Amino acid sequence: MSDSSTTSPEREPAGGSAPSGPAFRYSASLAGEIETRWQGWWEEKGVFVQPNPGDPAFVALRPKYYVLDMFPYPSGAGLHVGHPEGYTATDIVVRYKRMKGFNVLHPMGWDAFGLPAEQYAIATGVHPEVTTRDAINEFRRQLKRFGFSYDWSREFGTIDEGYYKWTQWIFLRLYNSWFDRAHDKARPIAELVGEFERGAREVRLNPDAAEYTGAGDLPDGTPAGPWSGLDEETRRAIIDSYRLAYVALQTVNWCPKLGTALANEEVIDGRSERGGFPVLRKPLRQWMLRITAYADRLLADLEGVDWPSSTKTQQAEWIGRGEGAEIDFPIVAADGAPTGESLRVFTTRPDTVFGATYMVVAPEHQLVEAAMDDRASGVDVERLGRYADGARNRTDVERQESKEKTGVFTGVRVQNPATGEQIPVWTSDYVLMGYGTGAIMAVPGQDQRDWDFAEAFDLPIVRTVQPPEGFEGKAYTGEGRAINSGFLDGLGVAEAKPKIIAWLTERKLGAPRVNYKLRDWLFSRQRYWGEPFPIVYDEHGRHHAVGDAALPVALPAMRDYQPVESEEPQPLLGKATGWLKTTAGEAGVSGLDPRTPVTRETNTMPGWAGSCWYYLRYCDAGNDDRFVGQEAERYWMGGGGVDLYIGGAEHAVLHLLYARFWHKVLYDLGHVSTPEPFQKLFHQGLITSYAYQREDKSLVPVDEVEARGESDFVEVATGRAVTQTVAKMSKSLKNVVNPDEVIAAYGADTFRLYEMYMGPLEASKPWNTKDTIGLYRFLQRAWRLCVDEQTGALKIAPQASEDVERALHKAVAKVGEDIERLSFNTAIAALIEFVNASTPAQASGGALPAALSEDQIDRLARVLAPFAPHMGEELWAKLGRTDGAGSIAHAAWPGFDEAMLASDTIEIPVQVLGKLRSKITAPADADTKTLEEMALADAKIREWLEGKTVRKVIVVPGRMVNIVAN
RNA sequence: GGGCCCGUGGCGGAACUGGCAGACGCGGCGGACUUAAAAUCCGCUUCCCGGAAACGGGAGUGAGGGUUCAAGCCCCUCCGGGCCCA
Repeated sequence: MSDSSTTSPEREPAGGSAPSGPAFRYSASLAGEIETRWQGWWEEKGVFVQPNPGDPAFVALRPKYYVLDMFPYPSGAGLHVGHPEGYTATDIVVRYKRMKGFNVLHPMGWDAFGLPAEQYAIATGVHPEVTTRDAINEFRRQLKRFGFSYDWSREFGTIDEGYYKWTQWIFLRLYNSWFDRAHDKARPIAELVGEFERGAREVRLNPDAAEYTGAGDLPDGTPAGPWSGLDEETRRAIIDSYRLAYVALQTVNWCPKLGTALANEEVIDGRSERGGFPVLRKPLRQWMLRITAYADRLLADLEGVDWPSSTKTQQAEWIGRGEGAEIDFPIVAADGAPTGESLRVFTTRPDTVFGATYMVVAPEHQLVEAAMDDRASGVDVERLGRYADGARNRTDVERQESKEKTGVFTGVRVQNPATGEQIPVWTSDYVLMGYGTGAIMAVPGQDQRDWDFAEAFDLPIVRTVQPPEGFEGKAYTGEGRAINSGFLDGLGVAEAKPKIIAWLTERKLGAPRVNYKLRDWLFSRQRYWGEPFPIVYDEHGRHHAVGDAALPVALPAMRDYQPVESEEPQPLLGKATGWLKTTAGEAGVSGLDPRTPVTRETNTMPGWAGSCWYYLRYCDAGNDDRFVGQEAERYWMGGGGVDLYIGGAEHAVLHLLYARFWHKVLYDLGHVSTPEPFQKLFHQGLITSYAYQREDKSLVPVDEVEARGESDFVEVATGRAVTQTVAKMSKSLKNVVNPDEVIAAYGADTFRLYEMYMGPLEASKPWNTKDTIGLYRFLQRAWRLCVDEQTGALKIAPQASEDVERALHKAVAKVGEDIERLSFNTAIAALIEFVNASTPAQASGGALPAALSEDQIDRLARVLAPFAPHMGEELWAKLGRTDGAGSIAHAAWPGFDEAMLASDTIEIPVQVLGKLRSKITAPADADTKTLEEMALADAKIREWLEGKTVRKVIVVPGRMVNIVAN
């Protein structure tokens, strides 16, 4: 430790920086000077570098606390005021926990692969790496200017080769694993093969891989005989059907003009949102991740995490577990004789099977194709074909949205197993291939979509659940007694379900079945700016894993990112010819002759890949040998994972679900120590902005509005009155706030305080720049309370006043409590109250006398430090406490004395019939009897009670007295 | 259409477990300092009635109803707004 005077950059009283006023008034320029000086010192001294277990400076005795921010996507626009909201909140918690004696992990990095950078590159020809690195540098500069206490030594971007090397490594773990139903966990593929070889497992295609289509001639689910008797191709097909990362044909939205597949949200009325080009539905070979294997665990483990209930609900609904039954409807020939084949459906309402008056299959269903081959049925084959083709080219969302029901009769008839009646099979695009079996039994009496369809095509409707009296709707989906349902009649829904399932199971017409809405994760993108797959193909088109030792498969530098306009999808990486073709030896593929020519996978991973495990990498960001060191992972992720994770609610489903899925796979394979990654999750609210609304509800840009009086606003151009409202910040409304400007005007400490003071962290709230002045004034008052504005020296009172001491204990208690429950607005209010209360009355223009003792200034600096760290550090330095690397950030959080919180006497409100009538001053510990006597003796109360009889007196000691009298 | 959340002064919000509604900040009004302005400081500021004032009385947390000695908080119905799903 060295002498403070030489190592602390505390400013010598030089003065002269402020344009007017005292040299050491807390002005924007003084704040800026203090802030940048300490930021430089923190960085130079490595104040926020947190050692890992095993490092010399690591203190093993301390408990750990891992606080994570959702890392930002660095866009060229820089930070907006929404970013620092969550980051300030976590920084307050982190600084508080550090002072409470925790080892704190608080890292930051960059979610840097993604579409915007690539599209910018297409438009400008500038390489995404260049624009992304620039954006990262700008983001980092801005974040440092806020004084956030990140351990920047752990920083990385998802685009760093040293990071995505391990993203690829994790992909290979998925590729080389399968899900063992019996043990409900992932295991290495080698163990599966071992079981096949030993005869310990029946050799056949993965029965859970219903979507699997690459199995050649092997019929689904048929045992293939002993492993030793199988040829190489068959073995491959079987193994591939088990992998957690597998290739399958998936229908995607293909835009030939843009040369890329589009997400459903990017397609509007069959055209691309960007450019308005036609979009086709096209089956493509895609990498898929078998997240469906984890559906049950992803659902069940939500129980154990401390997350907002709305987020848990959204995840549960996304997984969409539905209990019901699979039912087989026997297909009958034209003469009514059974053909031996049947149509299988999944339903969550098997109890309504007596009301199934027709069937509907998705246009992609194989039954439609079969029906078109069967000319004998007399159905209009041309029309059927046209309908199926048309439906294929619409997205699932469009198909479900359309109000008008369309459809065609397939000519096929089946028998309702419950009623024995023959019912027609239709095809319609409101039934999706992706859910259940791609076929439904239509029960118009109990399903509104079925009802609409039945009305449109004049199909019979039978109610099988008795609607309540006075029910005027069409389909009735609620609870009720079964009717028209044979042996089920009279039963409620809950009783009817198991009964019909048992009945169907017994007759081998169906079976109980759990179904999920969750689909496997489509993991391929035809883009450039993403992680390459560690996969190559041989000349037969068979995929092979790149060996771990050959990772990373680096993204090749390219000059040309223009998409290839084509009917056939051609991923951009196909243009990197030098990279594309290689040999098995160079690619590190084992099991092939090293000279074998191979072609690299040209798809890239989706934007979600990098964010699926970044929280693990922070634990040990510099590790070149493992994705995360075992000791570091156990320490930081111990006790249930990340201790506090703050980020936007827009990631409630996808990011959080995908990350949980990868985490569970890594857990099953023994690479991480907890089943869940994030113990406590919190969503910060959206920061909105004021906007102005015309009478017709259209919005007017902020700069076209003028204030007339307190709350009257007028559109300048028309002179018409507009009303103030709240809207998302947007360029078009010109109501975007740039944090740099606010910092320039008031300093980072004021910015931090204002954003935390706006309201509850979880609430969305409007930014109002003129409110920032209040927090600036607060800092000025706090500063003036402690520092002489003329000399910059501390003003130290020779002895502490009792009142100030009590107020300080109260503030310390309240601030600590409020930080623990993330209630920062009230914590700041408590700080303001303390400063106001302890500031002596000041004659105008006169200097403020010293009011706080040295020790009180010290404690004030420490409780202020998490919120306004620069001022905290400056005061601490003036006290001579900051020295060496001994920042206030590592000072102990001040304690408080419970006895100092309560005063000896308190005011107790006295009510008569619930209305406040008087107040009595009583000892704080006065008991019920004393308070009752005092209240009844009070002069005002006696007046109120005149002529009345006291019926009852309710006393809550320390709180209030209520007298019931009439 | 379904689910979740929210309606408190001119504005942002506080009231944590049913116990003094409006903490704290902005804005506004009045005053001090100043040649003046800004900045700063002091006081007042939910609304209505009475009062010169001190103060007293009444109403009041989107609307209506209920439970309770007591409701911003719990229950029911409705209205308005937001978010998510469809």
